[in-house]
Parts: sequence; structure tokens; C-alpha cells
Amino acid sequence: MNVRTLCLGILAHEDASGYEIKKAVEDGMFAHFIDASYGSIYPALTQMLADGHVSVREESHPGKPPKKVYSITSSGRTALRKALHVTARQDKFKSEFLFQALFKDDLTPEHLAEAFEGQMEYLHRELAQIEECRQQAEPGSGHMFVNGYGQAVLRAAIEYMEKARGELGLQPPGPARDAAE
Amino acid sequence: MNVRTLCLGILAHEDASGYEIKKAVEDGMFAHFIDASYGSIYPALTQMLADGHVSVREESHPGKPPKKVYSITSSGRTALRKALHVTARQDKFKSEFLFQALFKDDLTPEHLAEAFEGQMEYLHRELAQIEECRQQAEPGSGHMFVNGYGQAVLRAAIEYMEKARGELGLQPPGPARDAAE
DNA sequence: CCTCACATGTAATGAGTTACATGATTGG
DNA sequence: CCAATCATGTAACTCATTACATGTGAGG
Repeated sequence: MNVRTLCLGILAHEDASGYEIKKAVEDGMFAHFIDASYGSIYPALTQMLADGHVSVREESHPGKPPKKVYSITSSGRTALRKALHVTARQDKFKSEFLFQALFKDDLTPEHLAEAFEGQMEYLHRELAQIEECRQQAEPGSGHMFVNGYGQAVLRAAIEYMEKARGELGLQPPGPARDAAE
Repeated sequence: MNVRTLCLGILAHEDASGYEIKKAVEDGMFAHFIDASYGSIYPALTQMLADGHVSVREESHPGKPPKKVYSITSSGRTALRKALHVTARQDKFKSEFLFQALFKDDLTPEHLAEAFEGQMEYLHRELAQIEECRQQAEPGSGHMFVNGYGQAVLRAAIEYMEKARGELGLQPPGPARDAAE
């Protein structure tokens, strides 16, 4: 999968500017598929415009800089469907945090604790983000399945981390550390 | 994290050739951190040899081509510890399968089923692989934590997938499909 | 005035993958 | 003899990231 396909997917959901696509990928409804930066999104949009997969219109909202809003065309929908049908690259459960955990005995206790709490925070943040998206998702839509999957996996990870704190020789953190929940 | 650090980690565990490192990353004890192909492993080894982080010896086992077995040096251990201490890139739960699932209504039922069963097979394969590794891991080692994490996450994913089959409009597959369990 | 959020884009760089190139040895 | 596994390595290429470059308007 590439950034072009990701953009098509987002535009199939709703019209958006390059900036809005970035936000959706960073934080929003499309945060759990692949990464994309401005440096890949804008060129992808330009190329797809040339290919006829998307169209643009300029929109000016008072009090904001004008933006280029892209819409997917029927050619774009065809391309998306085609891209969806090539067997996706297999997923990979890969984690740099786990690599650090593997060498727990080579890390200072402080650093191990930092890595652990960092991962914890990450897991909670992702879970909160998914719960937020879940409210906007229509019942029966693909988003519901995707969010459910994410929740199941993140909750299992959090539960295991909680349980394994002692195994790594870590004390539970002080009461007021993560007030987000 | 990069391939150099990955290689150092593997060599900290035991001496290995480039070929053996590839196997460990593909299938073995080091399968859940980052990817690495021959095209990145061999150059990494060459570079680290020049840096003094590893040493080589040639080994010939009768009936097999000779191989270059690398060992980590004390300089290499220092480099590994240093690399471990720079805050790792944050993990990302990203999945191309989920992207396909998101557009379930744009896929043919056959293709959706194929993607779903492919993911299922992948999850079971990974889980089996971890269970295999678990037997070689020493109690209390980082491997135990890592394998536990992987198991927890994969089991949650499998459980959710099983539960969600109906939600995607899929029937359970025929009895004899995945005889591995 | 300054900073932040909004908004678009390009060029250099980097870190890897893929494909290529080669070769030994075993087993069918 | 041929395919598979073991084994090492390089060069071209891909694709995205990072840093750069620019500009608007709101709010403190």
C-alpha cells in the first residue's frame, strides 16, 4: 500500500485538502493504516490529479487561508477498488519498544521505566483516539470493525503491560501521572 | 532503530552469520522488532566490522558451504547499550488488512473472505511461532516478557476476528482449513 | 509583535528493498 | 541433472522522511 491509495481511501470517505488528509492520518479516522507526511501527500495528490483520479476546487473560508479541496472521481474509485484487491502486504507485529524490553537488563532502571511508561502512554493515547472515532462511525461500517479490532488489541496490550510491571522489576507509578482517563 | 542495532542485539544473544541473522529476523527469536533483508544485513555487518563493533571468524561445517560467524565485541556492547538508551521511535499500530476491512463494501465477498482468512492465518502463524520461541526462552529473560506481550496481543486479535466474522458477513470456514492447531 | 494553527509545496537525503550475481552441497 | 537449502555480496531503485521555503489570519 502507498500514500496514493491511502489518499484515495480518505477521499472516498469525504472531500479533503492535503492538510486535512494529514490530520486524518495523524490523529483522525485514518490513523491506523500507514504513515504519510506532507512530503508524500502533496505530491500524491498532484499526481492523482494528473491521472484524473481526483479533482480539485479552491475553497475560501473567511478568516482562514484558502485551501484546495480534492474530490475522488469515478476513475479514482476504480483505482481504489483495484488497489484494494491486490493482496495487501502482510501485516507485521513489530515493536521497537519490545526490542528495548528484550534487553531490559542492559538498560538502567530509570530508562527501562521511561520506555515502559512511554509505551503505556502511547497505548492509552491510541485507545482514547479510537474511542473518539468510534462515536463518529456509522454502525455496520468498516470503521466499526476496524475500531473494534484496535480496541481489542490495545486493551490486551495494556492489560498485559499492567500485569507484567512486576516481571520487569517496576513499581506501579505514582497515583497522579496520567490524568487523561 | 536500524538494522545495525538489530544485528548487535542478535549477536549479543549469540554469535551468528549474516544468513543466520536473516533467519532469526524472519522466523526466529528476533521476528517482532524490525525488518531486515540480506541487502541491509550484510552491509551492516561489514560496516560494524570496520567500526570494531563485531569480529569475524570463518567456520566450515562438513557438508555445508563455509560461513562467516560474527561475534559482538565490547565496543559493540557499548554501542548497543547506547542505541537502546536513545528513546525508541514510538510504536505504531498500523495494518493494511484493516485498511481493506475499512472498505469491505467495495470488495467482492470472495476478496473480503480471502483478506480475512489471510489475516487469520497470519495471526495463527505468528502465535505458533511465538509459542515455539517461548520454549527456548529462559525464565525471567526479556524474551519471556516479549513473548507474553505478543501472545496477549495476537490472542486478542484472533478472538476479535472470530467474533467479528458475522459482522463482516462471512461464514465460518469449512472444518478442514487450518490443520496447524 | 509574536506565536500558533492553517495551508501548500519542493529538494535533499536516507534507509531500506528488490533484483541481480555467484557458488557449494545434498537428496531426489 | 535439477531443485532446494545454505551462504555471501552488490547495485539500482523506490519511496518516503526531513528540512526547507513561503504565506495568511487570529488571538494573546
